[in-house]
Amino acid sequence: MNKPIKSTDRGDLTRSALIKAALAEFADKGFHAASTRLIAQSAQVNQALIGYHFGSKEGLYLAVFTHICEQVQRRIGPLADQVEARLRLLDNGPEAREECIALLLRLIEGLATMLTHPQSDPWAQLILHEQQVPTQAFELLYEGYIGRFLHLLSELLRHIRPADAEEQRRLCVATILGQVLVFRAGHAAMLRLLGWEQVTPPRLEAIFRQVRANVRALLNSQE
Amino acid sequence: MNKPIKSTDRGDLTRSALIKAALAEFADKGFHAASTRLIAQSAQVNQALIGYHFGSKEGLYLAVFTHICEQVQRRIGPLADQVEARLRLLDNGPEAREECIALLLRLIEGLATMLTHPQSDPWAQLILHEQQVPTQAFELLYEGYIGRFLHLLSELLRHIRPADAEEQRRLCVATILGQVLVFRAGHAAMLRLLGWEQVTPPRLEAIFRQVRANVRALLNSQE
DNA sequence: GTCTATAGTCGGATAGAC
DNA sequence: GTCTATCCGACTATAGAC
Repeated sequence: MNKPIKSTDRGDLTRSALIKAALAEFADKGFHAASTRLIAQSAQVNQALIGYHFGSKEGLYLAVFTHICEQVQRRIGPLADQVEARLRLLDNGPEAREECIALLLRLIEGLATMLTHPQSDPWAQLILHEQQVPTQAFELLYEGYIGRFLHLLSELLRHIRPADAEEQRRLCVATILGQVLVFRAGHAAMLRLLGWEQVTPPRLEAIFRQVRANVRALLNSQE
Repeated sequence: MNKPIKSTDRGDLTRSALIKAALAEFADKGFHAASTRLIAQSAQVNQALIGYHFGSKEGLYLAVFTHICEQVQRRIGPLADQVEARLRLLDNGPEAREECIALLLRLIEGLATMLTHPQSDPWAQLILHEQQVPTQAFELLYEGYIGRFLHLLSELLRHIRPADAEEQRRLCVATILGQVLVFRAGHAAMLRLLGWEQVTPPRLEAIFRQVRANVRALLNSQE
């Protein structure tokens, strides 16, 4: 009756503690090498509870990806909602085109912010692995937010470059995405190239400037 | 005396068989989860020989990265040599600038060809992991070819955009690199976005066209 | 929902014969 | 340089008490 909406039952606490600990452990060592013993110990929870709550180690692995999707949605979800809403109202006029470019840049900058944030370290490790060797977890990611994000970028490009072929627009999405993804996928090499120890806010702003200039240049180039 | 230059001693055969098998196994499961028993079995070699030839599992892991560096050098080394030789002779004239752009595009296309080739599947897995959690193996990679490649691109950009600040040029290198790296780092997502099952030669050519157009546009943009 | 205890399996390393 | 045999530690999953 008076049960609060945000449930804090013991079981839920156990589940979330296990997911949080599992995220770090899976990211650090990979699925096979991660130890359910250490995960349970790190979560200060009994090891047998993994079987009870998630069925198996694999069930826990998938739960971690669902958690990642929730966290990512919390960060870029509202922005994606705005973009979707604007897209439904826009016509193809020249000022609409400018707005689409601005929206695309905001999405890309939101992504860059997320990718360079230390909190995404463990996420990146898991997601990059799924990109190379997709399992069921990749489906969770794609359904969860990757597909939506790519679709939004493609739709924006449809307004920005209506004359291009569909495949060309998608290749354009890929190359724009790559310009920020590189700071995650090639993390160690980029830090060394730039002589950085980490990505600070002013450095992130420098990345923004470069990407903005690049994207505007390539979107406005003639075929 | 008559010993051939290309040694095919039993020991060398054992070493290379182990490295080849270990590459696949480490890439597939990660360092911790890979099994020396399975590696030895796959190489049709006794498991105890890993300890004899490489000291330990970790020694074998590092040997795999040395092998990756050799293979990559075999593919882009000659091209890198050419670029280095030309760089030493170039002045800063306008036709030198055009040549530098052409050389940069050739390097990037060589990289894209390598990254989209199925043979680089296991390499990519290992290298991407080292980017996120660098170990001693990352040093091998950076000394082996990554550093040289990044340096070449930076030098080319110095000729192409001499007015830019050094950091800006390096950010530019990063974003250009990202445009091809994305097809490896975001492999599964890109294939789905493009509706491809794999990257065939004509599709690789389409990627080239997109990247060429992008790079020319952003290199020629005014600040 | 939580816990202890354990069964059953597989891991890396290595000693010592050849 | 190669092999067999083995030590010993770590792992997941689960049965069963509370």
